[in-house]
Amino acid sequence: VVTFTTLINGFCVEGNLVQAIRLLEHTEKVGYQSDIRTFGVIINGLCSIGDTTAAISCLRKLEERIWKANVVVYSMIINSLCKDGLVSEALGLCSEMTSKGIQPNVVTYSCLIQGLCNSCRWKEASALLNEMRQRGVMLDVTTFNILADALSKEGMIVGAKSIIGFMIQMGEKPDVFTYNSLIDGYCLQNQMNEATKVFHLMVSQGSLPDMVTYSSLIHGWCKVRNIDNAMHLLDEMVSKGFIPDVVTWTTLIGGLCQVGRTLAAKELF
RNA sequence: UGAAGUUGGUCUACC
Repeated sequence: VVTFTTLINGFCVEGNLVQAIRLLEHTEKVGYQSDIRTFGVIINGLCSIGDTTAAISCLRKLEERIWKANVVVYSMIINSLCKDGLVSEALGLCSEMTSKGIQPNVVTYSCLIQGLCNSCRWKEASALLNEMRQRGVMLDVTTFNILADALSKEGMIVGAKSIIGFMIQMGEKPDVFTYNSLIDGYCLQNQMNEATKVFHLMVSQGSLPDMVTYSSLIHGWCKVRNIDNAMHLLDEMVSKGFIPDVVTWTTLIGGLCQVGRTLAAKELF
């Protein structure tokens, strides 16, 4: 079953659900009993190709057929609904699982909180944070990162920073996601000096900047029409061994065009 | 030995 599940997951990762399901049927035909994890990879595959409806019917079949769904499959679907903007449906599924005796965990809550933040349903998001606390579900790095990112995107950098302070108090170390969200938040506000400070801070704290860090900063500098600093960062990332990707290039080419340096843009192209 | 959550650009469509 483990071998088959691994193979089925391979097809799912490729987005080849037809092969994945064919292999699931084959698995059962040759006498192996697929289990909850096997269904998990199929449900996850359906979610990642954007077919949440099919994922839900898969969950229903699973509930009829086998023992019991678990928190992982519910969380996958809850996440997918949130990504589709169907946050109320996701909350409904969360109540449903709870009433079936399946307790939401930190992943479930994190998906819902992110969905609520993305829909600007702040009050409900903070209600869920309270619920987590009451039920003794600890926030982890990802939950903190979701909050810091949501606040940064809303321009509430002060709030994002206090979340980061709180996560440190709680013994979670900010990581490259945390710093990248904060940097992007400053870039959105055109506060490039502050963004640069965070860049230096992350280095001093031992988080290595990655492609996203550089691309965000390059985008920020282009936005304030300081192409020289953007180009400087391009050189720096290349010297650190990063290969700029299509995001980096489109950002820079767009930036050069905006300031009228179309020849230089063409050269980069 | 197998399944779930967090960060960057552009363009297009709709409102």
